[in-house]
Amino acid sequence: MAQGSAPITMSDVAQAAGVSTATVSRVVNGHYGVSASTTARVRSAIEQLGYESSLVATSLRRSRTNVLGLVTHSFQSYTAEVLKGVMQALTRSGFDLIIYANSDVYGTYAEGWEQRHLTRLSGTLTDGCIVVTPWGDVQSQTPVVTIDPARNSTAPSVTADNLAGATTAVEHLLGLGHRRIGFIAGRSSLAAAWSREEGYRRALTGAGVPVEPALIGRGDFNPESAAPLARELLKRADPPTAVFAASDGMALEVLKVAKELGLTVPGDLSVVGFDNIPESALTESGLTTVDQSMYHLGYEAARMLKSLVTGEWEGPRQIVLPTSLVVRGSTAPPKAPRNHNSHRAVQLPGRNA
Amino acid sequence: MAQGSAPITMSDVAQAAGVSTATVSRVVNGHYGVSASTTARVRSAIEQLGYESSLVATSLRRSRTNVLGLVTHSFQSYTAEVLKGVMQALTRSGFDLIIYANSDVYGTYAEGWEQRHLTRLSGTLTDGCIVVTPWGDVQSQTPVVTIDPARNSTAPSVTADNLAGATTAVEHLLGLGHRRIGFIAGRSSLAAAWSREEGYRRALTGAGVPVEPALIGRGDFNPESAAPLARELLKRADPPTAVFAASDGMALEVLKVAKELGLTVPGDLSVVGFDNIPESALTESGLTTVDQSMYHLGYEAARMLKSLVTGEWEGPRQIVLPTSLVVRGSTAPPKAPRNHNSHRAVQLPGRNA
DNA sequence: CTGAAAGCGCTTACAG
DNA sequence: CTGAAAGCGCTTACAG
Repeated sequence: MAQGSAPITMSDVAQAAGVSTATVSRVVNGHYGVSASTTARVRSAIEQLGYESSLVATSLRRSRTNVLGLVTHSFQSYTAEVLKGVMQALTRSGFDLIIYANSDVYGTYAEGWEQRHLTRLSGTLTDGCIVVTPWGDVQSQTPVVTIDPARNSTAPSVTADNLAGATTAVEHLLGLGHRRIGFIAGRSSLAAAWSREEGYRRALTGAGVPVEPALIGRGDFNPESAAPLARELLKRADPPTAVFAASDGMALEVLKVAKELGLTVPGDLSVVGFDNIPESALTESGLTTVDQSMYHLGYEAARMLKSLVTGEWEGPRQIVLPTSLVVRGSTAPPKAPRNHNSHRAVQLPGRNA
Repeated sequence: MAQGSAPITMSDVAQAAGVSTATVSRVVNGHYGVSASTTARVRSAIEQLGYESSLVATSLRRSRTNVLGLVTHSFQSYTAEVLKGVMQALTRSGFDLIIYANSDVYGTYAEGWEQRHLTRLSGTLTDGCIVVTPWGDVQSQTPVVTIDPARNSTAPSVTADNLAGATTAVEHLLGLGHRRIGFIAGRSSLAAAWSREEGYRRALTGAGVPVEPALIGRGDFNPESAAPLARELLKRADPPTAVFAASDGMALEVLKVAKELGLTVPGDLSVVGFDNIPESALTESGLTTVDQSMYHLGYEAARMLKSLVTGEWEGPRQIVLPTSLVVRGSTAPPKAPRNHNSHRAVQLPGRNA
C-alpha cells in the first residue's frame, strides 16, 4: 500500500544467497569465519538487492554504534557555528553524527527537553552525546559533554571564559569614559549568564562605579526578550550611556530599540554584545562584542566526547576557552559625562587610560 | 561494568507498577482502555524511575515516528542556513528533526553516501527525509525532498532559479563593460552547476560575446577546487577582466588568488559569486554575488516534506525559488577595454546600457 | 480493562 | 565454516 515495495531486509539477502541471516550479518560486519565462496555469494546478493542495514535495528542489538549525538533546543547562528566545529573534529574519526532537534520550541516539552532527548537517544542509538546549552543538569549511561552548561552542573563541559570576557567588555566601556552602563542578563539557569553578570559587576566595582540594580534587565538570551528591557532602560529619566548585553542576539535588539527611540549609536549610546555571531559584523557600523569562538566550543566538545567514548580521555573534565574583545563601530566615548547622582569633576575631552 | 546501572526499560516500569508491558505501552502512548487507577499507578512508576521510551525500539516497531530526517554530506555555511529554515518550518509541527552527517568527508564512503544514509534512516527511524545536494538520484520507501538535486533527478526538489541568477550575474559584468569573463564551474553532477554554467553561456551569447572554453575552469563547489583554476586563469597571457564563480566559497578563493598575484579587486579584476553566504559580506569591500536564500530552500523543503508525509501535498513536486543579485564592492568596470583577438572600436569612458 | 505472544531487523553466543 | 535460537525494547492484534 505504501509507495514502492517494502524495504530490503537482511532476510531478503539471506534468502537470495541461500544462507542464514547470521551468515549475512557476519559478511556485512566483516567477521572472520565465512568461506570465500559464501562471502562472494552474499556480497553479490547485497549488491543486486541494494541492501543497506537498518541503523535502528543494528543499534538496538549492538552496544557500540559509532554514532555520536548532539542534542539542541533551537537552531540559531550560535548552534550553526558550534556544529561546524563539531563536524570538523569528527572528520574521518570513524564516528558519524546524529543531531536531534525538537520542533516544539516553546511547547509543553520545553522543560527538561535535554534530558528527555538524551535518554531517548543514548539508550541505544548513540555512544555518547553533546548537549548544547542545557536548562538543567543532565545524566546518562553513556558519556555526555555539555556546551555552556547549567549552573552548578558537574558534567564534563566546554565553555568560554565568560567572566574574563564580560569583564573586558565592561572595562572597554569604562575606558571610553562611560559611567552609567546598563546590562541585559541572560537565562539565569546557565552558568554563562551568571559569569557574564559577575564580570559586569566586577568591572564596575573595580572602577569604583556602584552597581545599580535599576540598570540591570533580566533577559533570557533570546533576542525577543531584550526589546522590552532595552526600551525600559533607555526611556528612563537618567538613561545609561552604554548597554552591555549578554548575547549578540540581544545586543542587536538593543540597537533596534535605540533606532526606534531616535538615539544614534555610538553617538547617544554605546552597545556591546557577547558571542560574535556572524550577524554582528553585518550591522551598519558593526557591533562591538566579545568573541567566544563557538566553532572551537564545538570542536573541543567533540574531541573530548570522542575520547571519553573510547576511554582515552586524559584532560580535565571542564574546559574553558579564551575570549577576546572585538571592537567595532557600536562603541565610542559618551557625548558628555553624565553626572546624575554624582559630583565628580568633569574631565573632558582628555581621557588617558 | 558500564558507568552507572543499565537504562530503565519499559519492563522495569511494568514490574514496578505490577502490570504488563502492554499496559505500560498503552499508558505511554495515551491509548484508550486503561482504567484510571492503573494509569495512575503506571504514571507514578514512570515518574519515579525517570523512564523515557527508547527512540530506537519504538521506531523499529512502529510505522510512524513523527521524526523527519535530513541527510547532509558536510556542514558549511550553506548547510547551516538551510537548517535554520528547516527548523523554522518544523516549529510546533509535531515533527522532530534528526540530522545525519557522516564524518568520512573524503573517505571510502563518499560515493553514494546519500542513498546509504537515506536507506539506513528511512527504513524505520524517519517518516521522510530531506537530502541536501545529493551526488546522484535517490530513492526511498518514504517521502524524500532534495535540496539542489542531481541532474536528471526526478525526485521532489527545492532549488533556486540558478539559470536566471547566473544570467543576471554575468549580464551585470557585461553591463559594466567586461567582455573577457572567466567562469569557474561547480560539481557537474548537480543540476545547479549545470544551470549556472548555462546562465553564463546564455548571457555571453545574448551579448554577442563568444564563449571561450579556455576561460572555463572545472571546479566542484568546494573552495579548495577553485584556487588552482583561478591561478591558471589569471596567469594567462590574455587573462579575463572578470571571473564568475559558481559558488561564494570558490569566489572567495578567487579573491585570495588575485591578491596573491598582486591584482586589485575590483580595479584589475571583478569577481562575482553565487549563494550569498554570510562570509560574502565580510570581505574587505564585499563580494558581489547572487542571493539564493538558503534559508528559504530549507524552509520550503521542510514544508513540502511535512505535507508529503501526511499526504496533504497539493503543490508541484519541483519548487524553484527566485534569486537576486547583490552588488557589493568586488565588481566595477574594467580598467581599459581589452581587445585581444578582436578589432572592435574602443569606447571609453561612456558606457550606456 | 488487561495480558500472553508474536514480531520489527538485526547480532551473538551456542552447537554442530 | 554455518545455522537455529534467543533477545535488544518496544507495539499491536488477539483472547479473555
